[in-house]
Amino acid sequence: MANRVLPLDDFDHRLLGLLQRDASATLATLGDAIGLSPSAVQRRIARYRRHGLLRQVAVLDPAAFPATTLAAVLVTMERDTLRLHTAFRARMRAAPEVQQCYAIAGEWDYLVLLAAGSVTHYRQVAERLFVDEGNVKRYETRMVFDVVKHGLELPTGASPRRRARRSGPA
Amino acid sequence: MANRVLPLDDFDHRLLGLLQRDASATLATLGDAIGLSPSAVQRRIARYRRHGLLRQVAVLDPAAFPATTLAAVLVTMERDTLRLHTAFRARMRAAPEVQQCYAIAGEWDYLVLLAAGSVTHYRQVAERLFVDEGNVKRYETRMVFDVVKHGLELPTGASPRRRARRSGPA
DNA sequence: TATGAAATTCCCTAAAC
DNA sequence: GTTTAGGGAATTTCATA
Repeated sequence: MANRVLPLDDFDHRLLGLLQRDASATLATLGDAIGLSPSAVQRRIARYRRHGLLRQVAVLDPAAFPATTLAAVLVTMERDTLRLHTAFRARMRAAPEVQQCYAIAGEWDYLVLLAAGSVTHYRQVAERLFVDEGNVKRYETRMVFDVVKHGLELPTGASPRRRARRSGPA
Repeated sequence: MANRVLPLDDFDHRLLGLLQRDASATLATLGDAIGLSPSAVQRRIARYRRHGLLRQVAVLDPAAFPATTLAAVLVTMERDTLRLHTAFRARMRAAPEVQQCYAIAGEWDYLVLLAAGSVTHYRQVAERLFVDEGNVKRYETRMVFDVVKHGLELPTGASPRRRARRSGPA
């Protein structure tokens, strides 16, 4: 279903930028913002969806859920076999407490962001995900004290205004 | 505008769980899933919005943007003054390339997730955010090789099915 | 106070151009 | 790509427990 790169023009870039910030805007509003008719906007968004480029979700304000325990976990695997890594990744994707999981460069193999309902809940989850399944060599938990910024926006190429070119003064 | 804790019942928990996964579902669909009329669902969602509890966004598939460079950056500040930290946080919130920023426990002060359009772009941003402003003592970049999981879901208390109580067998 | 059902309005969607 | 027409969904109103 998810196809190859799917060519995107400047309208797409700006539209995706807007949608990443507010997906509840109407097609007319979006169209006005980028200079396109509502229908054209609708057709483009439908195409994004068809290609699996977007999904619409609600993002909750963490501050509104004081009990929520967030943690960043650095993980190193026992051995570097594809089999082990595949299993680990599947486990991460399956666990509802795992918000994000990244394979990273350097001394650690993975960075995992966990969201649990309490510190107790976090410990149970970490035990289950990183200890019980004997694939993890070592993991370090960094508890999150404060969420300074919270989002998943990707640079689309031209989000808010045209990116300035670094040359002489205009 | 964002108020105090705003009491949430079990309908809310389940509704928020659904919305976090798919905010494009119709009110009727959501209502069927949790056993409430479309009107009731609509009122509750309106209340969430009014209290700043949620925002609806489109999440892009990082795999569809091969040029995108993701990086996890660990940061330690020069000195532990409130003034410095406040300035740093404001900078993180203002920078469009900063997806997320967390204050964390341990040897590092912050974990920053950056999304740039290219490696070159990343280096420019890191230079600007962590070097030019002389508040950062040290920072380490962990480039992201692969996005295993991608989301911001918080546990609401009863998302898909009732969370099982850890006691004897049923 | 919050619900469900009905009425209204608005928006999304699918044409035709 | 835009304009038009139709169906559907979001929103408001209202009676009610």
